[in-house]
Amino acid sequence: MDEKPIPDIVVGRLPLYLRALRHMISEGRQLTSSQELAERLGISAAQIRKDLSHFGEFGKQGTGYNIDFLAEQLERILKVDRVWNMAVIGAGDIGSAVARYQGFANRGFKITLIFDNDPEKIGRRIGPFTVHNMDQIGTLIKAENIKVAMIAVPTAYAQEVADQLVSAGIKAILNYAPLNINVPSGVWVEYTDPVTHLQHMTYYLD
Amino acid sequence: MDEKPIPDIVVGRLPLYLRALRHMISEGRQLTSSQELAERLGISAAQIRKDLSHFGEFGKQGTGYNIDFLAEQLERILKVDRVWNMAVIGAGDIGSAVARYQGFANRGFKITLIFDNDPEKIGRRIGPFTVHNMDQIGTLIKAENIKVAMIAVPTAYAQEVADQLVSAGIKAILNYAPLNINVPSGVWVEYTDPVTHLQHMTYYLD
DNA sequence: TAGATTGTTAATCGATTAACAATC
DNA sequence: TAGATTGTTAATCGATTAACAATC
Repeated sequence: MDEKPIPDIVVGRLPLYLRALRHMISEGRQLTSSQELAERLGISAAQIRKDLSHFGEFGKQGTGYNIDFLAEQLERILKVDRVWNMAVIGAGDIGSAVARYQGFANRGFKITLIFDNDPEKIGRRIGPFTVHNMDQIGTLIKAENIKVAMIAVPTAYAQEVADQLVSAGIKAILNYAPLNINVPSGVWVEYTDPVTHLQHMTYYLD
Repeated sequence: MDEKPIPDIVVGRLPLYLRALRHMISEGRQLTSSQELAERLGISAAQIRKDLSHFGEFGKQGTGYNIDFLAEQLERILKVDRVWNMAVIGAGDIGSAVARYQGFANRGFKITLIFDNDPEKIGRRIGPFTVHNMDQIGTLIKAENIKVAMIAVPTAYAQEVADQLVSAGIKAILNYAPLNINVPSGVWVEYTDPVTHLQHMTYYLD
């Protein structure tokens, strides 16, 4: 009776499929195929069909996929058929850029809180947000029932901030600090570090 | 006689190993083991040993790895035992944050050029850099023999900027625009898009 | 209808893990 | 020496691909 969980590597590709589909929608397209998606994404058509088959049957033989419909299904599966409010911890260069980033809109996320511990920054505005004191993390995140946060503080403070976020009920953390952090099970962490990407590529350069 | 290429997935983990080792160095540590690295990174010790074994024998039985030595070896393998000058295209929020980011130093990278096409921005300073006109991309990148670039322009312009970078001789691109771009073989592209990470995590939330 | 494309199965391919001799 | 840990082999596990019946 055990339902096999979907492989995480499959889940990780769904946002890429969704991103490509949204782009097609912006081009006014209505139909696509596993073949076309595969070419755009640089992966195989068979893999796309296999990945999607874990979740249902979304296409029509001979025709392909209705782009709007498939995008809606992926949004539902990824739970971005709603808006997740987010907190940003750290109002330095990265935190500020994140807070002003227009790319979250219509993709399921919205920043609603930003924190720093620098008295110079607390109370200042960044875009539409007022920077809150970090000692308010627990109170405000709980009050607004926020589940998703981004860490944009100096490396040395990332673990301690992560601990506070977990205490405040955060369940998903995107960590911009170039450091692995430990969190209890049931809390998810992803990392974004430009240098690891760059070092991956330089391996292949002369 | 054909040497088997190292699996790309292995290459992609080396920067994570290096990052953990550098962190240990900053803690004043001298020795580590595959076991300890594995715990910090959340992967298996066997995998770390197997990955490293593609490149040589860096440890000592019974003792483990000399952290400085292993870090040096990984830096050599990843070709970050030198400094790669980089160009940033786009001086908006992301480009500006990237240009001010302190995290490239001592990890093998240094920004030396930043471009935008907004007359308001051209000639202005961002941190230590003067924003150049995008019509100078080819000239300046060739003149400085730059091989690595970051794209931080609006999605709609990312492909066109990528084409210009390729013409200018760029071989590695880190793309901040949430869009797949096409480049000829011999040019490497990696992507960084916070939303794909966030959507990956929300799959697992309620 | 003929052509196209899906969803799925089975085969292949590759990555991870377990185990241990070697040895520091 | 005894204990610890590597590097490597073989086994396991899982992911990708090829192929095709089903069918729009």
